[in-house]
Amino acid sequence: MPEQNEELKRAGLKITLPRIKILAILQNPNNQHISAEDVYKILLEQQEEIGLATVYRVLNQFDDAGIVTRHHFEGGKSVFELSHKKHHDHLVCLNCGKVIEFEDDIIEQRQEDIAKSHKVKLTNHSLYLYGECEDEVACEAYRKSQF
Amino acid sequence: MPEQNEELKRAGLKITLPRIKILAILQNPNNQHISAEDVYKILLEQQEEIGLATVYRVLNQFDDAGIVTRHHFEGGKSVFELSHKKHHDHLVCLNCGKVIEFEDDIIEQRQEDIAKSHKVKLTNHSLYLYGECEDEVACEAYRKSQF
DNA sequence: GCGTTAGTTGCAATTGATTATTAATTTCAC
DNA sequence: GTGAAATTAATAATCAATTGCAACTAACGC
Ligand SMILES: [Mn+2]
Ligand SMILES: [Mn+2]
Ligand SMILES: [Zn+2]
Ligand SMILES: [Zn+2]
Repeated sequence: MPEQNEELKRAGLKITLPRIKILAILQNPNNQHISAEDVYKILLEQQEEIGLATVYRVLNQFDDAGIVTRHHFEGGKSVFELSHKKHHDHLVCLNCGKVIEFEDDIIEQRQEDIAKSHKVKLTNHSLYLYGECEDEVACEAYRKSQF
Repeated sequence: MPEQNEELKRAGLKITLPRIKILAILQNPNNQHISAEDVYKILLEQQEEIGLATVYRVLNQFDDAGIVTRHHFEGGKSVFELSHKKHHDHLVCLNCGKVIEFEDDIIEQRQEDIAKSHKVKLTNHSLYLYGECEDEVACEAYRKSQF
């Protein structure tokens, strides 16, 4: 009856070892914005016998259930994050990979206005800012810490 | 000496038939925001014997040369557009696929401010708004026109 | 507890988009 | 015109992601 299990239950998903393990990985603060491949790598490190296909399947189910949100950062592969937080956008350093979350009411409002002015009902949006840390030392340190 | 050839020349690319044909397709106003696959389809219709791999290769060269800009709309595949216009962002109807270009100085400025406040030097960004045309009749008509 | 069954998993094969390889062809400066 | 260098077509390879399927198992009622 740990609360993770409640979360799975609410989503109509059976409580299985792969789902518990994957959810735990997503809940680790070090693993916000993580790719399916990287979830799989962590499972391997943990000696869990869980296939990559299962990781993709479970992440899709979590996405459908609203447990995670999928993002498409520059670089081809999807990354996932727990979606319990409120909406935010992302600023990514292209050197070290650090992801900074932000939220800006002015931008959000302008987006609504723009859609409305073009007679479109806005359903969602994606905004990613890319750049480089001004503090090169910290940037390099962070990059290395991500081995 | 047509001006398309000048464009290729400026980019340091030799004037070849595939590049001329592909550039011509991109210059057709009907083909803004076109995928590699769709460029290839048009070439097939034109009876050109140009391989899909060449289309990808040439589009990448055009991107490197700054002749085109690559976008990642929702749906996995890259789309390309001539980059002679000034910067703009995109509003896409998820029903009919229509792409509306817009530009908003307020959003652009906020993005700069946000990056700066997080001590990041902004290099680029991607902003896509997704929604549905309010005018359902026009939307459906447009969808059909894209067969 | 125990059986039923719908849901789940692992594995291998598959897809769809894109890139790499290589041998043949083409461009273009001389 | 010639030849070196760039480019191409064709094909194989890669990469992320998905799917088919037979074997397993969590959940529910008895
Ligand atoms: Mn986030
Ligand atoms: Mn555009
Ligand atoms: Zn950095
Ligand atoms: Zn529409």
